Amino acid sequence: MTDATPDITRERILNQALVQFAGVGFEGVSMRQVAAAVGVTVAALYYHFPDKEQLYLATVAYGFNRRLPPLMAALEHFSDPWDRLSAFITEFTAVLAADADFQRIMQWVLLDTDDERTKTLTQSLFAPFFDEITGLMQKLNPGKEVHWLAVSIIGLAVFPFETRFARRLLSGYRSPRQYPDELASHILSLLRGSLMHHSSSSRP
Amino acid sequence: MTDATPDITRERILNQALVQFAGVGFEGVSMRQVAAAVGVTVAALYYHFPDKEQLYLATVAYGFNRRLPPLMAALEHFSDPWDRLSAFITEFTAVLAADADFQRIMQWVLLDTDDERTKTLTQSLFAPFFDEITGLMQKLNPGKEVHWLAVSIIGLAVFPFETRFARRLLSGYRSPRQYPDELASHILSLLRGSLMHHSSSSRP
DNA sequence: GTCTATACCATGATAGAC
DNA sequence: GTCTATCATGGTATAGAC
Repeated sequence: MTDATPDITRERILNQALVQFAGVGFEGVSMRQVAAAVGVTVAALYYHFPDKEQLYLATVAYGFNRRLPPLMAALEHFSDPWDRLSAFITEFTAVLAADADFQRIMQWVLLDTDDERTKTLTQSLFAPFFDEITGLMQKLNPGKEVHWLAVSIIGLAVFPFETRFARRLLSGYRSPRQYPDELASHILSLLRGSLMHHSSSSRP
Repeated sequence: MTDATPDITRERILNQALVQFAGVGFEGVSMRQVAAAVGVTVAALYYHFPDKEQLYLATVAYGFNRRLPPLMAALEHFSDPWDRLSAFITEFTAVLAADADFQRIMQWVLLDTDDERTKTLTQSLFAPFFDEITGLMQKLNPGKEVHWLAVSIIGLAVFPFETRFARRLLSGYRSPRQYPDELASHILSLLRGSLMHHSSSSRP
C-alpha cells in the first residue's frame, strides 16, 4: 500500500463498536448507537464499512488481534513445555482480566451459530491460538487426548470470566478480575497433579 | 390452585420459545417468529405473557427446571463425596449432550448483563445448583479454595459444549455430544490427580 | 382464548448535497 | 469524508370483534 492515510475515523469506529458489541452482541447494537458513540452520523459508518455485518467482523478481528498475537509471542521465551503452559495460563488470565471487551466479544463469537461468520472468525482467529495449546499438550502428554486437554485448559481460564457477572450473587464469590493471579495459581495447581506424570520438566 | 386448566397453549409457547431463545438469544427472536412457530398470532402470545421480557424469563425457568432438579436428585443416591462428584460429572455432561437448548440458554443467561434479569435467574436457578457443588468441594477438599474449585469443575463440563460449534473447524475435534462419556472420563481423570490427596474415598 | 387490524417506533440502508 | 433527508421493513404492543 502506498497509501499513508491514518484512517483515524475507522479506528475510532472500531474502538466504539468493540465496546458496544462486547456489551450486548450483534443484534443488541444498532448502527445509530455506534454512530452516536463515535460522534458521527450513520452515513459516515456506511462510508467506512459496507454493512453492519462487515463492521462486526472487522470489530471482532480488531479486538482479537490486539490481544492474541502479543500473548502468543510472550510464550516464545519459554522452551520447557511446562514453563510454557504456566506462562500461558498466567498471561491469558491477565489479558482476560485486563480487557473485558476482549473476553466478552470472544463469548459472543462462541454463541454465534451463523455458519459464515463462525467459519471466518474461527479459522483466522481461533485456529492458530488453539493449535499452539494443542501442540503444547502433545509435548506434555504425548499420545493422550490432547484435544480435550487443550479445551479443558482454555476453559479453566475462560469460564471464571464468563460466569463472573452471574457469580457475583453466589456464595463465596471471588472476582477473577480482582485476583487474576489467584485464579492462575489455582488452575496451575489443579493441572500440576494431572499433567506432571509424563512430564519431562524439572519443576517440583 | 383450584384451577385445573391444562394451559396447553402456554406450554406449547414455552417449548417453541425455548428453541428460539436458545438459538439466537433474547434480541435475536421476535414475537412474530415465536407466534409463527407455535402456530398462533402475536396477540395470543400477549394473552399468556404480559411482554417479551416475561416470556423470556418464563422460558429460561422452564428450560432449567426441566433439567436441573432431576440432575440434583440423582446425586442423592451417593453419599461418598467422590462418588457424588463422579455422578455429577457424568450426569451433567449427559444432560448437556442430550439437551442442546438447555445448554445454550444457560450460555445466553451468562452473557446477559441486565441486572434485573440476572438477579432473578441467578438466585432462583443457579444458586441451589452451585451451592451443591461448593458443598461437595468443601467435603472433598476442606479449607481449600472451594469457590474456584466449583467454578473449575462446572467449567470443565460446560466449556466443551460452549465451544462445540467453533471447534468443529479446529484440528483434532471431538464432539461432546457424540462422546459425552469420553468427555466425562477425561474430566474425572483430570480431577482425580488433584482432588484425591485429601479425599476420604475408597476409590483407587 | 384466539383472532384481525392497526398504531407507533426503531432499524438497516441509500441518495445526493456539500 | 461527512452531512441531511428519506425509505422500506419489521419490531413490540394494544383494541376490540368473535
